[in-house]
Amino acid sequence: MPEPLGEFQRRMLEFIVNYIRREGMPPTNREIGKAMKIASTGHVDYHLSMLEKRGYIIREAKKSRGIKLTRHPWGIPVEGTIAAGEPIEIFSEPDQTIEVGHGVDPESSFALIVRGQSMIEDHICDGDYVVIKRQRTCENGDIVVAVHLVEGTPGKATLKRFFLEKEQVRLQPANAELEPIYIPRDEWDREWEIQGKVIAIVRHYGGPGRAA
Amino acid sequence: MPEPLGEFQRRMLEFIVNYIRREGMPPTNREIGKAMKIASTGHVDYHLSMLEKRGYIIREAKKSRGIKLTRHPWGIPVEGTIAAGEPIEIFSEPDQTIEVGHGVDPESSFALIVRGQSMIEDHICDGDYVVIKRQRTCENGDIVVAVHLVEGTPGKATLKRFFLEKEQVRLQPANAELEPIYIPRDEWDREWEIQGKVIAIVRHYGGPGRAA
DNA sequence: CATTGACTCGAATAGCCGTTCTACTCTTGA
DNA sequence: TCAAGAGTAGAACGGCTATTCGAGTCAATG
Repeated sequence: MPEPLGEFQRRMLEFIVNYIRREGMPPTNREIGKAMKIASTGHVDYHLSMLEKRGYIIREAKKSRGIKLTRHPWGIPVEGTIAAGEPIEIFSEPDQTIEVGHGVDPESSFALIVRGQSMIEDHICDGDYVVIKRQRTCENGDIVVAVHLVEGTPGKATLKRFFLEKEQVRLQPANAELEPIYIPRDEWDREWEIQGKVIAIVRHYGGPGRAA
Repeated sequence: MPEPLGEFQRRMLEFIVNYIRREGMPPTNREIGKAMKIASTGHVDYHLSMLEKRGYIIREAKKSRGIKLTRHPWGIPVEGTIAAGEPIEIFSEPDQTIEVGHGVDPESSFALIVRGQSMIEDHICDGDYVVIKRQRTCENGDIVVAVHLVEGTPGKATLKRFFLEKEQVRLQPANAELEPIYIPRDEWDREWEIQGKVIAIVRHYGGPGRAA
């Protein structure tokens, strides 16, 4: 999608990216000018408008440091824990987030903390974070968050591999000691819901946890 | 380390964190005032100085949007791939980074892409990213990047669990099919070097990759 | 009551910021 | 040669920003 860039503007974009990474905020036009040895702020503005026209950045007019990268890292909320052998409820972990880059859309993604060994053969361990992309459908073999809707409760969720078979849906744990759940098609349609599929996992060794 | 915060200042800090997450830059004092229904910018400045004094933020005087979080997410560079059965060289993957929050210091951390199945029993798979904290020492049982220094080459690195035994160092793969490497103490001291230990792993399912 | 500390407002100030305008130099190509 | 386009400098302008100051409120404490 992005048009190729000249050498100079490529270096300028690189400076902006590094500045944001280093300082936690975008640079001002004058700071860019100083770093790129450009004397005129109007000149910087000119190059920024080029970068914007070509889709590398988005600018907010008149705002100081009003430069955004079109692809940039974001945090997504951790919405609770999920099991395991027995389905348990997703409960909210207020304020906790994990950082994932990779173009994960924070609007349509969230994370859960895995409890138990039910996905151990897929190398998803107790304590891992799983990053879920919200979607109501999935393909065979996807690892999904499936929710059993029971009236009067918020629903019980489980993390399993999804397989659509002739007469039924099979929710397959990745642990030889655990049995898959078989659900007839009509019951599936009526009482179950896909909440999303796993697109990434994050595991921490030793460390205390995560930042806010 | 951080002193506890009053309700109001806690909400103010939360707003700042969310603003940065949402907008990619810190808010101005006026924007904070508007969001917190504070009429006076001097008033905002007062609360910010409280947050700074208590160690939650750092401010750069006179700079617009000059607020930094003391713990904030960063990207760390991906420096290459690492094996596996056979030690291979770390080669640079220019420009690639992954995002990790959790207070990982980007100055002292980097990431590698795992190739092969040598750590599979620790549930570290082919294609996973391992996040390495640079350090020259480690404790028994740590998963480390160990480099065998051979003259005239940049060194060959391997990913193993480290065990210091009576007369030797044991570098233990997590795969029953692979033999550990045993290194006499004097050879270890002379020819080997710890480059860092694994503090996190990140795995992506399906998706194409990551953003710059 | 008097004092202290935390919090709030309104106003003022000096400087920073994004943007625009004019003018100039190259290079490319018709 | 002429025109067009990209790149550069300098200056100016109006708005935005962080900071400071003086004054005031309120609750807790002595």
